[in-house]
Amino acid sequence: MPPAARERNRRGEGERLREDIIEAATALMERAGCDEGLTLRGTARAVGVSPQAMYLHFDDLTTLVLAVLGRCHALMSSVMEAAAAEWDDPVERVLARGRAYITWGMANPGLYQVMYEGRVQAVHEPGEVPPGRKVLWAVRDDVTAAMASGRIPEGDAGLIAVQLWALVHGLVSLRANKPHFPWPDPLALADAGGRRIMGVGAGS
Amino acid sequence: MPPAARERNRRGEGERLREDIIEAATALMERAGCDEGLTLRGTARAVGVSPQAMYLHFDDLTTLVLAVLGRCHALMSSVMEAAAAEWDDPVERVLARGRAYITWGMANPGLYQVMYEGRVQAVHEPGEVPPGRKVLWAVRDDVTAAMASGRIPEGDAGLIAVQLWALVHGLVSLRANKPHFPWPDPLALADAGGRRIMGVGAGS
DNA sequence: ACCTGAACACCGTTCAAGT
DNA sequence: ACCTGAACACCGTTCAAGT
Repeated sequence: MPPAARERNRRGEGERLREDIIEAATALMERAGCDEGLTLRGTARAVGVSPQAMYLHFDDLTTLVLAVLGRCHALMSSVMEAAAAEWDDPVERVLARGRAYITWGMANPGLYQVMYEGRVQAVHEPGEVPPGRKVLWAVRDDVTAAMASGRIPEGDAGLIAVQLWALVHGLVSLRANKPHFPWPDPLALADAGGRRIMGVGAGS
Repeated sequence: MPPAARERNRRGEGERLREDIIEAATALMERAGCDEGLTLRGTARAVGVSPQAMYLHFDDLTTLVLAVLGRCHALMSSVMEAAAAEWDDPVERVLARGRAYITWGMANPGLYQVMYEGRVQAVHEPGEVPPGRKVLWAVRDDVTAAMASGRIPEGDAGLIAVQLWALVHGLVSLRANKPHFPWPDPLALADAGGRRIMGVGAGS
């Protein structure tokens, strides 16, 4: 098919092309299911512009991927925090975040793969705290609160938060990459595993 | 550099080229750290043969990757079972397999990525049980034995085995893909998480 | 039986040029 | 200020041919 020609932007409208590029790249990345799916030339075709025009807004393919990833991480984190906000009990807040993590990852397997399994690494300023880190800290704080109230046994809340992260990432990642395995319901699995890691119901 | 020319094989020595190709492909896959690192042409150059010669032994790039993956899965599984064989206690056998899994994954990040995060899916005959599945079953059986002896609380051993798999895969995968995060010792993390998931030390 | 030369359609990226 | 034409060195894959 001939590339849908795009009418030339006027002065000051260069920003619009940048937005269009990010949007098209996100769609391509999600559809293809991996960073392999995202090509500079393919994105240019989708936007209706020459491959070289990409370099007016992005230094290279990596920079474009980073722009897409920034949006994804912010979005995913906000979804997780929104899920946590519906509960008062710190244990339920932690489990709700885990379910939101898995739900988002399963709904966006292509983007998730680039976010958590791709070679493009998000780079942050020295003082900047990435959104994912904030969520991890929130989990750690909720675990600490649950310990303080005697809801779960004492332990190292930071280590538990990392174990919970590994569990949910492991479930999303394995499910996506080993589709032939007879997976049990990942949400139930994450809830059960999360409770076990936190020690919910373990004899005090 | 000029491709190191390889002397032509005699009749019946075509098998040797096949072996050389798989070996070179494994090295390239490990060095590059991802399937992206493995190119048909690059492997051909490393072996000292023309790109077209690859098609004498492999239908396409995917088939070559599958040949490498078959060896990797068999090797990793045998390492895990060897680690388990050093213990009598079923709980310790499970934890030993987890440590072996993580140790292998961290020692071979490039191969691990292709095995568990790549788009190339290993295909098995209807009746064939892949080596990784056998290890998972062995874990499930050890968990069952630990329950039967009262070492850990009762529960669904199959679900616990999957949770343990997700935990160790999650640790290896996240560690490889988020190198900027201040990771605690993954072996200690896997041991602690594994004990919690199995309910070791939980009040009976 | 074993392997290569030449070609095709892709890719990221660069440089000079056009409006 | 905004964008493209033409080119370079890569890639997987195919087809016809060489020893």
